[in-house]
Amino acid sequence: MVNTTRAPGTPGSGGTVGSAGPALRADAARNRERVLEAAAQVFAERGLDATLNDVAERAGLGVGTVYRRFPNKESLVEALFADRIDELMALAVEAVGHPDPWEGFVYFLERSLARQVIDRGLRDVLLHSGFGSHHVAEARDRLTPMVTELIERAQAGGHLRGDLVAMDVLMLVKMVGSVADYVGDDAPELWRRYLALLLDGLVTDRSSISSLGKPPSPETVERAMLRRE
Amino acid sequence: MVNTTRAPGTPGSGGTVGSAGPALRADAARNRERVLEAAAQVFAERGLDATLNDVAERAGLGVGTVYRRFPNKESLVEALFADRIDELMALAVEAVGHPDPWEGFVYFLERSLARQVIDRGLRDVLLHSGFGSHHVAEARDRLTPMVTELIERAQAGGHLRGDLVAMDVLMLVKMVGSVADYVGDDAPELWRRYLALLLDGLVTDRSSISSLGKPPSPETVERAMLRRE
DNA sequence: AACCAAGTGGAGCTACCCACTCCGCTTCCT
DNA sequence: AGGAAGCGGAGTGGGTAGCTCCACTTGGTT
Repeated sequence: MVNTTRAPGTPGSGGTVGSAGPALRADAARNRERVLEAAAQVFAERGLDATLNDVAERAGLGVGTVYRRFPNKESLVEALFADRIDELMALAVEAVGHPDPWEGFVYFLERSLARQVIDRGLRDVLLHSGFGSHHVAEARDRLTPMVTELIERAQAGGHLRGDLVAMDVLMLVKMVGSVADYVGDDAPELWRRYLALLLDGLVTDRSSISSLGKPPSPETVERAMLRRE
Repeated sequence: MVNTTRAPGTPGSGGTVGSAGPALRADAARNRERVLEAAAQVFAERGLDATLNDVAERAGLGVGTVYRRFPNKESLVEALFADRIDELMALAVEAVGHPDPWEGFVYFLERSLARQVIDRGLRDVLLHSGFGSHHVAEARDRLTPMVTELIERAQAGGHLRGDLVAMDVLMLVKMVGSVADYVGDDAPELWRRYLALLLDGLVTDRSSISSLGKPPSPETVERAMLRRE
C-alpha cells in the first residue's frame, strides 16, 4: 500500500525533499499517486533495476512528470520503501510477542521472507543496498536487538539450537532469498521448501521433521540458474 | 577450443588442441599463456563481469593481443572453464565411489562449493549462465544422474532424508553460494557455517549435530548485504 | 471568459561502460 | 635483411540509464 498520508506540499514531507511549497494542483496530486502505484508494481516485479522510464510508462505518464514529483530515483525509492521497512519492524515486534517462542521465530522468518518474495524491490533494498542504505542500516540496527531477543527466547525454550546469533538470521534470509522469486508463476512457493530444510537444521528436536512441498522440476531449476541475482 | 579467426595457429607447447595451422611464434605462445593465467585470476576475483581490458592489464599486455588469441570474451571464458567443469564431473565420480554414502554426499557438496568460493567466475558460469550456457547445460545433464545416485545411496544408507531430489542439490549450492565469497579475507570460511546448518537439516540422525564455526561479525554481514549477487 | 502559473510529455542530452577494431610500430625467425 | 606475425592501446560503436528542457496543455482563480 502506498503511503498517501503525506500531504504533497507540506514542509519536510519526505524528509528528503527540501522545499516547502503550496499544495499540489488536483491533477498533479492524482498523478503523484499514480507514480507511486506504478513504482510499487514495477519495482516489485523487476527490482530496483527498473528505470524511471519504466515507471512512467506503467503510470501512463511522461518521465518528466515523475521527475517533477521526485527529484531523482533514490528519493522515489525511499518514499516507497520507508514504510515497508517499518512494517518489518512491526513484524519483529509481533513475533517477539508470540506466545510460543519458537513459533514466533519461525513466524518472523516466514513472514519477512514472504514479503521479499512478493516484492523484489524490497529484497533489493534490504539485501543489496545502494539505495536508501542509510535507512536500511538504521533499520538493521533497530532490528538486531529484536532478532536477538527472538533467538534467545527460542533458545531458552529449548527449540532453537544454541549456537545461532542474530547476524545469522540476516544471512539465512539472504540465502533463502537467493532462491526465491525466480520462478514467477512457475513455482512461487519453492522457497518454502528450502526454508523448511534450513529450519530443520536449526531446530533441536528432530522428532518433528518438516514435510517439504513438491520438489522443483528441472525446468524450474534451469530458470533459477539463469537469473543473475 | 577455438584459436583465432585471422591468424590460424595452434600452440606447439599447449597440447590442449590437436589441429591445423602453423604454430604460434614463441612470444605469442607465451603471451597466450599469460592471458589465460591473468584471466583465471581476474575472473576468479571479480567474476565474469570483469572486462577483457582488465584481463589484458593484469597480463601486462594490450587488449589487442588478447583479442588476437581469443576472438571474443566468450571464447576466452569457455577456454578457461571447460576443464573446470570437467573437474566437477570428476568430483562427482569420486564422491559416488566413496565408501560411506553420506560422507560421499557431503564430500561432493563441500568440495564443489569450495571451488566456487575460491573462483567467483566459476560460480558465474555455473549459476548465472550467459556464457557457455551450452557447455553448462550439457554438464548439468551429465551431472544429474551422478547426483541422483549420490542421493539415493545416502538415502539407502539411512542418513539422508528421503524427500530430497537431485534438483534440490543445485538449489542448495546456489543458496550457499549466495552467501559465499563476499568476504574476501574477512571471513572466507563463513559459508561452511551455513552449509553445516543446511546439512543438519538434511540428515536424519539428530544425535550428530554439527558444530558451527565462528559466527559472522556485524561488519561481515554488512559487507555481505552490500554485494549485489 | 480570460489569464497564467503549474503541470505535462517525451525527445534528447550527458555520462558512462564495455566489447571489440584498427593500424603504425616492434619482434621473431628464417 | 626482409617480411610476416605479433603487439599496444587509443578509438569506435552501440547500448543504457538518469535526468533535463521546453513547447504545449490544464486547472483554478479572478
